[in-house]
Amino acid sequence: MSSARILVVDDDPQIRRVLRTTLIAQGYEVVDARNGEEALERMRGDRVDLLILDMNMPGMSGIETCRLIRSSSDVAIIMLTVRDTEADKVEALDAGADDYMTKPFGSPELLARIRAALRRLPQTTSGLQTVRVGDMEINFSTRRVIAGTRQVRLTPKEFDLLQYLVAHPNVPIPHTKLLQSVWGPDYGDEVEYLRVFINQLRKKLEKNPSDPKYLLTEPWVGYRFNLPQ
Amino acid sequence: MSSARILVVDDDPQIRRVLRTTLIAQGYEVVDARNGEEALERMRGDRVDLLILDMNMPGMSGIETCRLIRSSSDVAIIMLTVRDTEADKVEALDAGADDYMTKPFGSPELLARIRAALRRLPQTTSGLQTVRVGDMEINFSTRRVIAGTRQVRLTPKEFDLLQYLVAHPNVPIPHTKLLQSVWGPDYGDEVEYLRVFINQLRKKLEKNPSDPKYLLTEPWVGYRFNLPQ
DNA sequence: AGGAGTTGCTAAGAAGGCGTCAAGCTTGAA
DNA sequence: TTCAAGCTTGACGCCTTCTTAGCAACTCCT
Repeated sequence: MSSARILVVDDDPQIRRVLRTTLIAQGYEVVDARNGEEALERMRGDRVDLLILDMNMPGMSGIETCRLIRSSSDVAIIMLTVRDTEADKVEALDAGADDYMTKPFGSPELLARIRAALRRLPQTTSGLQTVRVGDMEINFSTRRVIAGTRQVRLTPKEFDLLQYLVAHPNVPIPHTKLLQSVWGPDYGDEVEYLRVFINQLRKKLEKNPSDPKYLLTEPWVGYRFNLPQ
Repeated sequence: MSSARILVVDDDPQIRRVLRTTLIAQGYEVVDARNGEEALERMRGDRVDLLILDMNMPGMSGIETCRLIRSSSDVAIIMLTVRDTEADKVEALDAGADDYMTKPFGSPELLARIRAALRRLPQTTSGLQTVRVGDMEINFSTRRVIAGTRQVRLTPKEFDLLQYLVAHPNVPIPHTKLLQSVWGPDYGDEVEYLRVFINQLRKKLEKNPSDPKYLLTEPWVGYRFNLPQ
């Protein structure tokens, strides 16, 4: 399960560096941009769950950037500024920002505001909920998978197994590891379970179950989820 | 579409009065409470879209109140305090508040933060008096439902359950979430309740209770309210 | 080539989720 | 105090899912 992606937008390289290390230490994925134009570009390319946006930047202002992004996205936005006037705050919030912080600020507060903002994200936009893999779309909240064009309903164990494999793509996972992760720490020898369930998953997910594209056998080791580049 | 309802919780009658007039002037509906206990009671009775919650109150603290309400509701919460320490802010935000303001504050900023918080609310809950779904008409203020041609009387729990499901249409709601939202934060394992009440709702609302159109089971997950189209 | 171990596949029995009903219990109004 | 409405609890049957067993196909080793 991947973590939230945060886009940091600030023209000051030192602030970008500090934020990056702070956020990565918390387990977030971090992308950054030096100005509004770069930010828009990043938004088009990558999935982004939250934006930390400096108000005062050369070129397109933070407010403009915010308004533009908000007009086409539900991403969470926290604005930063050195100025602490009420008019600024009102302007930022009305431009679509979810929150507003004045520099300097302590990282505990920033992190708390980030947690609060991410909590509010609609489930559909937050990248935590669905993952696209090849021609499959895996939805973690409904525990359903769209394989090719059709909806597939997986049983709890089937889904847990798939989820674990997808979380570690292109790496052979030993039988024991899979069993312990999906069935619990007391399991590890019951390789029969894996044979049955991998078989079911292939029948439900693979176009040609006898020549699997994703759920590959690693003989004498375990199974591997193949993520085509 | 009626306006948003805001619940103001503060022990200081003067602050309640000031907030009330400010908010009403903006076209919001205002309810108030003097302490955490009263707030919980109001939340049970009325629809509330946003909570303005003082941190420092006699009896149950603002933080406790916030945590309790958040555990069973998606309402927007803005916390107020006279203290401006970082620890306080972090505590408030992690207790489930969406935003935090230190007194004294100007009303433009408060209003901007209210607009920002309301913008984030799921559209369905904010302000709708009645919802028409297929051949059903659900009235949230009278707590009555018209299914087909006839008035249906729902019990309090039945209505609460329906209301929560309708407020999150087309999304599977886990058993635990439903139980905590309808029965309270101490519930979560009592899946039998759901079986019984969903069954009752289907008998009262669905044309063909054994082949439901609206109240669908999401096997191994929970239930989903199906809003056609 | 033959045996031992591994994997793919199928199907039957066991376990558990869900729908349904009805009887006890609680609570508040008369 | 009594009564009725509504909530809680238990029982039962149906159905899905998990576990288990069996066999064929295959690989590795001698």
